[in-house]
Amino acid sequence: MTTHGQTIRPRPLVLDPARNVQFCANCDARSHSVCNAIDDKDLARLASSAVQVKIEPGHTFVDEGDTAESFRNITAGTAKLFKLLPDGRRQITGFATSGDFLGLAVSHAYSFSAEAVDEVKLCRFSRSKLRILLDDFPAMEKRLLEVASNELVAAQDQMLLLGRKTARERLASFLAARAHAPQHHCPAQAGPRGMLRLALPMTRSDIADYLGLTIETVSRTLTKLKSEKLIDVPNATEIIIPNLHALEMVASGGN
Amino acid sequence: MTTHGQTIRPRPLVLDPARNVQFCANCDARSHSVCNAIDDKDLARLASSAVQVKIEPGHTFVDEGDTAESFRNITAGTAKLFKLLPDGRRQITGFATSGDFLGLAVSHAYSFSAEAVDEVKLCRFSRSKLRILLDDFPAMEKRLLEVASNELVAAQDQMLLLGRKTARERLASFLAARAHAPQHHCPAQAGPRGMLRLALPMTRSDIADYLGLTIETVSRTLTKLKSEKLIDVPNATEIIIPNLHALEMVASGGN
DNA sequence: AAATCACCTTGATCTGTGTCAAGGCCGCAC
DNA sequence: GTGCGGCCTTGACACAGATCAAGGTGATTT
Repeated sequence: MTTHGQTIRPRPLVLDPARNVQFCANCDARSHSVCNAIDDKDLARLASSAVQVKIEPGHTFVDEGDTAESFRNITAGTAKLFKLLPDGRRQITGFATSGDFLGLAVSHAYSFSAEAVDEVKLCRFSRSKLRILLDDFPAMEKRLLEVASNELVAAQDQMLLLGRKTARERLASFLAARAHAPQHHCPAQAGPRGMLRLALPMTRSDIADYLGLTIETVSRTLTKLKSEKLIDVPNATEIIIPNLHALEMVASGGN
Repeated sequence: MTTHGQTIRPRPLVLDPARNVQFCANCDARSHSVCNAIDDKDLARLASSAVQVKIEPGHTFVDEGDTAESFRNITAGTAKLFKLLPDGRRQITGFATSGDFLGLAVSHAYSFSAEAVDEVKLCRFSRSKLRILLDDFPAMEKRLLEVASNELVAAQDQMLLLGRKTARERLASFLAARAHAPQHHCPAQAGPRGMLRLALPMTRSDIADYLGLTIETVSRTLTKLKSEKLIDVPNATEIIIPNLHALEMVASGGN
């Protein structure tokens, strides 16, 4: 559907264990990721199992079909997860951000590819080290089940969107869902109260492939929503939502 | 999208504990469900936590939005899981059969509704009893994570289907996927070798709502596939696949 | 500041699938 | 057997969104 970034294997940053512990202790993602299942006192165990990696925008760091030797936990940035058809049609199944865990598949091959949207930082765990970690910290396995369950609920919502919603409803749903995750709000949160400013780090093409539409339809629909004052589009990577409730009405087909 | 079965709360069959153990021991679903994480010697524990229930075709036994007090494990029959939009548009997110576990959501409200397609038998566990069971048998929690991971993979495949495949590819994908589950094959497996006979207990309307299409498009597309000898349709509830490989080529867009 | 490039927007037209409508098939009730 | 009701098929037409095409915009390079 689009130009895809080339596959380049990122080199891990080599860090000494002591710094690793600091890294985990100060990790922005820890509070809302599976890692919060591990106590401060056991942080060294966690830290020594992980390798920190930085991925440049546009680089693919997981390839569908490859043997799944590693699991990843995103600590910064946004990645897109996608599947391709042989002729190049692409479906983005989700955007992963800080705290998201990749590679849940039990199967030994990745069922999706992943590419960095902006600069992504992540922790990589080998299959064997994660296995040991999970056996030693059952709370972490419980957290993983929670995470998987929540993703399943999100996946069902997305199926409803892809199977039954109009382009207008899809865009409204997408923006409303982003509005509910404070992570996606713009840092400079000024402006009148009740007004939300969203960051959209991905391109129109990514949004289209996530919503099962074309770039043109995404663009036209955003223009239309803007003309109806349901959103404002100060520039291509930001969206202002003056009234989230009104947008949510559109998202669920109620008008 | 269609007439939906009315909601009637099924009455549990009251069975004495001893019979319950027999029920679990002889359960067709046990071998391929989460229950196989529990040894024969602990079967009494499992059996006493479950209530067996029978649901008549067309009856809704889970309602989206209801507080999730129970979990269910299907032991016979086929159920459809679906989500509705306020105006009645419906997306079926999956068909659950023997061995499938419903209610994985961690949240306290069901994120989908469930309705029996044909006569469904299931075991119902209360939230609290399942919690205790999971705490006592960690292997069962591991199995649940496996199950959830596999469902996540299936959900991603379905997103690709709904977002990017043509009607023809959707039908081919649906039939090919069914062909891979021996559960869905017709009992009377006669006929030339390499020929698969599939049971389709659900209506065209269900298939349409599962594939994000209309009844008419499903019907027309099946007729077309039949005219191309990719399938045969002896009657509305059976499909014969003479050459699964050819159908799979169509399913992935490789025509 | 001009050129380049990637991305985005807008317009014109096309088409796959939806919608509307009519009739066929088949099992069930009487 | 006849009538009825639910489901399925087929045809004619409509339309939302895709495709094709032509600029526009803004960041980066030189």
